[in-house]
Amino acid sequence: MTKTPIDLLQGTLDLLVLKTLSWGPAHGYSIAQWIEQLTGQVLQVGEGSLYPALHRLEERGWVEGEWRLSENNRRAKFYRLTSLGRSRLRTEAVTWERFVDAMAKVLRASEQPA
Amino acid sequence: MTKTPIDLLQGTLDLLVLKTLSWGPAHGYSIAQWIEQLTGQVLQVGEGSLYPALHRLEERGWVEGEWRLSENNRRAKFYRLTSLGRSRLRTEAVTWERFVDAMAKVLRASEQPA
DNA sequence: CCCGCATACATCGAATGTCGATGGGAGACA
DNA sequence: TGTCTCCCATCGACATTCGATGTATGCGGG
Repeated sequence: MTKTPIDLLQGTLDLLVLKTLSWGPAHGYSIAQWIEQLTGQVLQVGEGSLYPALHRLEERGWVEGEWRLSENNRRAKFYRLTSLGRSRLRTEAVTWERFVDAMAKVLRASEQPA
Repeated sequence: MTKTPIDLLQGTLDLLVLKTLSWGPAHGYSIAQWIEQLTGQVLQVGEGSLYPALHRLEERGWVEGEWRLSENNRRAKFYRLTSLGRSRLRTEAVTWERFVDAMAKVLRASEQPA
């Protein structure tokens, strides 16, 4: 039995995809699989979310796509991180950390502030 | 000098508000202030986000509003957590933790999975 | 040889929730 | 009286995710 999945929070998919691509080029289908596998199916990446995300990352110059053949001999679009994308990944990761910290400050507080 | 604020991720405001109200009843304006103060202005709660959130929480039975006078002698709607809201807060907090954990698994991974 | 399955990309409409702008009203204080 | 802060509220724009749906092709079993 797998744990119940959680809906993605808006804005986190880009970070997930950029991070995944930092390990090397990959096509959409495998990106989704890696994320689901790594999180024990807690995060699931629907195709209706993933492909728009990939296109938007490409449009912004953070990734570049190239048609190749997949490991299974199927036509697939491999994406790789650009240097712009690498820097974007860094800032998005930092922002995420800051956000998590800020949330924690509220969630761990036991009393209302003065 | 204050740190640059971060936009809220969609869905996190409800949790923030529920948690804030778990310290006791409060009106909208003060809820926003507490959150901003606790996070050192990292999270800022715009009124265009807060009031819709409050209304939606009330509609779902998680909070109840009552008109009273504020500490400054002004007309204000004080919200308090219902028992339904308290249980909702618990599940939302757990979900948030699970989400953060899942994100961390991807962000801390150094290599692609097998 | 054909059928079904997994792979792989893509698009669409619906739903949701945040943001910035805007507007009002009423107490406090000079 | 005028202005400040408090306090509520609504609006349209915007971005993103989701589920459904559609297409195509390689692979392996019967």
